[in-house]
Amino acid sequence: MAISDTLAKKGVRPSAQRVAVAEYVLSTREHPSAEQVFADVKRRFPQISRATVYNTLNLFFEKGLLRTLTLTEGNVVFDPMIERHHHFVDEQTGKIYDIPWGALSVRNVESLEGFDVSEYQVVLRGRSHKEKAK
Amino acid sequence: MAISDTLAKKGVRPSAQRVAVAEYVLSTREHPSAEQVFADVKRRFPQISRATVYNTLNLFFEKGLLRTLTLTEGNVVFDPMIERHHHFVDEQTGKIYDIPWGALSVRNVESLEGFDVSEYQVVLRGRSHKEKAK
DNA sequence: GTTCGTGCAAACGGTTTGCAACAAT
DNA sequence: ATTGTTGCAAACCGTTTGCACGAAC
Repeated sequence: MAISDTLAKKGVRPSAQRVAVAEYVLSTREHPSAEQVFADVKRRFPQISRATVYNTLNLFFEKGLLRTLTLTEGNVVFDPMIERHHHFVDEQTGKIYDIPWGALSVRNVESLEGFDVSEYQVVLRGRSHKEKAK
Repeated sequence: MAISDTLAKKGVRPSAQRVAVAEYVLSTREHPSAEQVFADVKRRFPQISRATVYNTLNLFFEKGLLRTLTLTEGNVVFDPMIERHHHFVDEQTGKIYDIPWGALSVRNVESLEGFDVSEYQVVLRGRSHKEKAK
């Protein structure tokens, strides 16, 4: 499906700028910050402004196209709304890795008293030995 | 043990301001923001400055007296370094609840390939039915 | 008397907002 | 014509920093 259709389906009018942002941020596995999104999009779309990128990211968030994560000290990053997954944060580099949902299992979530859980994830920290950041 | 001894033991000189901050933030279960700490301490210690509160919180963090959490949209809060626990975030109110470590169990953490996990926690979101905020 | 801690105000950085021009319907 | 979108620059807000004064050793 074309990106512009994905946007339209969520009630977002697919302007050229929004498509350019979407092309990057809805498919990446990089967990980019707003600034990184701006930098990437600007390469292909030099006249885009920072405000538009911020507004667009907020719009995508409101429309449920992406999530925001703040796993490290005040650094907000964006995560496309793909399947559920956990996160691992490399404490040296700050790099965030996706952990497949099935790699871990959490027991007793449904038996928590007084809490109606709509979603959850495990956040792990430590050192990664993977060379390639993904 | 007196608060000033706790501080001294961690290599923090127990000035009056630091003790005032510590009294609140090392014993609370409120997950306060820096601003909340400032407001609370200022009630008992009106001449304290914002800068001192921020510096003190950072110092406590460096010395391992407390943790920082950023579970909701760019709101950094402080959590005393007590036993391990998980966190539940009420999506309506933003309020953070501690979940006892033993209430959940996570399996297969040690079998993650390429990751050396030093700590982890489950972050849950949803609605809380508890009336009293803790 | 040298080091450490405090308070003030200014600086900072990431994000949001007001506004005027422009495009789409 | 009305409504939505963009770009710019200014405003904003939480946090950090530079500096001078005062306290502790």
